[in-house]
Amino acid sequence: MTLRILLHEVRELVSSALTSAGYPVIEFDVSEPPQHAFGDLSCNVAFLLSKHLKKPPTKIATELAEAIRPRLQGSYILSADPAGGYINFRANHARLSPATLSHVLSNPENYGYPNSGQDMHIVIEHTSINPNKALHVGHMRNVIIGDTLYRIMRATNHRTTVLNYIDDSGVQIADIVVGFKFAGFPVAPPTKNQKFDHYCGDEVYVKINEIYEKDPQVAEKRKLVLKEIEEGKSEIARFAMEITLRVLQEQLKTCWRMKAHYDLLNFETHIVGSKLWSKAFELLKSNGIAKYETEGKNKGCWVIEGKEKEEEDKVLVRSDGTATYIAKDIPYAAWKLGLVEDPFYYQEYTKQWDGSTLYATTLADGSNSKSIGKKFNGGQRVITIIDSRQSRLQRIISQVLSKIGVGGSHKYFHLSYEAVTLSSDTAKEFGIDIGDRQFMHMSGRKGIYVNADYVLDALHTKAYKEVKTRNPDFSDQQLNKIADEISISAIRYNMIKQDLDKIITFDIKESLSLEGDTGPYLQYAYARSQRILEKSEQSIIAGKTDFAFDRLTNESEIALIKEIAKLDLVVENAAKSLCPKSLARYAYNLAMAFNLFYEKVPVLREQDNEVRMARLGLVKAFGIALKNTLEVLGITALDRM
RNA sequence: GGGCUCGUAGCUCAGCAUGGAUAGAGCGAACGCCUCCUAAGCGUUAGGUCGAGGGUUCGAAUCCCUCCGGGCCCGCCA
Repeated sequence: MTLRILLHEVRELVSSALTSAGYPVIEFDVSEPPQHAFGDLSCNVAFLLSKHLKKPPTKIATELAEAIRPRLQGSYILSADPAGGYINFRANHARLSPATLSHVLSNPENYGYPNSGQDMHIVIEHTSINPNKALHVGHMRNVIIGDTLYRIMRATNHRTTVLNYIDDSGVQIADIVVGFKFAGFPVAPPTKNQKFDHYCGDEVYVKINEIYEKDPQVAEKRKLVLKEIEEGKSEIARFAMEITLRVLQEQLKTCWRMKAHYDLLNFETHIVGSKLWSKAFELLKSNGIAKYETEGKNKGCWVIEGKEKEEEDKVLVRSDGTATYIAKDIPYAAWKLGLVEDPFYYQEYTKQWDGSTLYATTLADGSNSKSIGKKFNGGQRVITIIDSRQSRLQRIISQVLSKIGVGGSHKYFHLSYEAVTLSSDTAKEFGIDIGDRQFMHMSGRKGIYVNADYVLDALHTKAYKEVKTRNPDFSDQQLNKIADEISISAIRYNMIKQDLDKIITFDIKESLSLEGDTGPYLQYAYARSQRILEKSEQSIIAGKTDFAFDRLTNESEIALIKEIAKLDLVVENAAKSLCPKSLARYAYNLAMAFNLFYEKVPVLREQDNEVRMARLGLVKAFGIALKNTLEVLGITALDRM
């Protein structure tokens, strides 16, 4: 029994009342009213009808409520009352609460995870960071949005494949190779214990860009290196690949720290080498999408025509016959959707933090090839998580794919999100005064950004201290483990809680907060609930699913139960609307409902045995609901903190 | 110039898809609450012409139009 069933019941009641009262059956809304005093659920159908029928909504609501009342017998609804045009419903909590909580307690593993995905295959791409630097806070947003989405899809029983695109032949790689080969940077970081990705990004990449400005001769080397990388045979190319893989390994460590999961690494050189492009190009030509220009500024090029006059044509193939970057994106997207024959072989790349195997594309038909029986592409839905600067390009790709036929723009979806910028105070730490402005964009080239590992470390340090003051008896190992989980929860929640199309103004100090609307707040509510259970008659409640839940009549108890009952609807909606934020909001509301209950209602000190047991059952059910919610957010529920 | 996007309390943001009852949180500020299940908590107070104007509607933060302000994108670079 969850809110879903209650909503369905109210809808049925209203629908049948419409028929019996002689009204047309129209679409209407059933939702929670803004105030507790108005009841548990409320229906706006009378307003909608009054528009059609020119009849006062209050009158319609009264008639409908009268038609509904005789049907309430045996339902979970206690009363239906007209109020200012609404029909307000009161639930029979004495029946509803036991049904809800028993259901939760009997399904601790999968409560709240609906089957709405029906095993549909979803391909998600996220992270895809140039392998020449460490992750900064902007990349964290991408990783966390992507991984949360993957978890949402998994929780709604989708088949999921998570891709991470590795641009191993781009200019940014060439830049650091130039640094090592032509500007004298040692390949080993001079600072001890410095992660290789930090060294490449913070030192080599920033400094080589400074050198370019002063010395155009070094800048010239970049073209040479890029060419060698593309051709793939030379010593430089081998060296570039070695550097790429070393940086990638360090980047993955940071992603794994945040508990991100991947299934496959797609290397750009493999896409280029696979000749996928020529197949996709044929497809574009035969579908009339690619056009050869015989005059104008793009004379001699193959282009995709822009929409009407709004957009410029996009060049696909230059007049010298070489393909532009979009010639990598289009075939890759087509591969994701399964529109072209899969040219790749796959090999095990490494084991991940969660014990799963991460695969990588390869072009070599070795023993580890297709025999592994994995199919990574051919998603019924493909979601690509890239920041909003790429919206225009992603739209072109989406349009092109939908014209190829099998696709349709709804199948290829660009999940766009806004930038992470630095707050005025944080910019000051880089010695930059931004004046009246609210924020400042980060710059990898100039070294103005906050590294992901730095944030995680700072959070860890702070959390460690906090946990230690509360639990002085814990071992160092325990403290570190808990501090890890708290730091992950703080950053994951922080990056997910606000709308995707809102710029995050990252402030170091603020991001270190562990209070209020934060991840640790959620974990804290959980820890409190587990402590109650720990101190209770555990042997009696273990495995028990039926308590005298009808004895839970306190306002904060009812509110908590109602919140618990929403989970599966929230998860389903988050999947349907690709909205990870809604899950974070829910988690916060759920934790808040528990904290309120915790303040108002004693559990262990309750004298009435039956009531105390029922409350313990409620606390346990809450724990299950919150733990399952946190799991989808990638946050670990802690027993102690 | 064109396209996309944001604008709600001092600050950071929910609410807008599907219009509805007194616009909600957190941070910050002031003041309270641990002889009682973890105070990473809870409460009280202060703080709002929902960017501006117009329109649609019985009803607009929510839908439409115009304007203002911030941001991003518009290369035979990737």
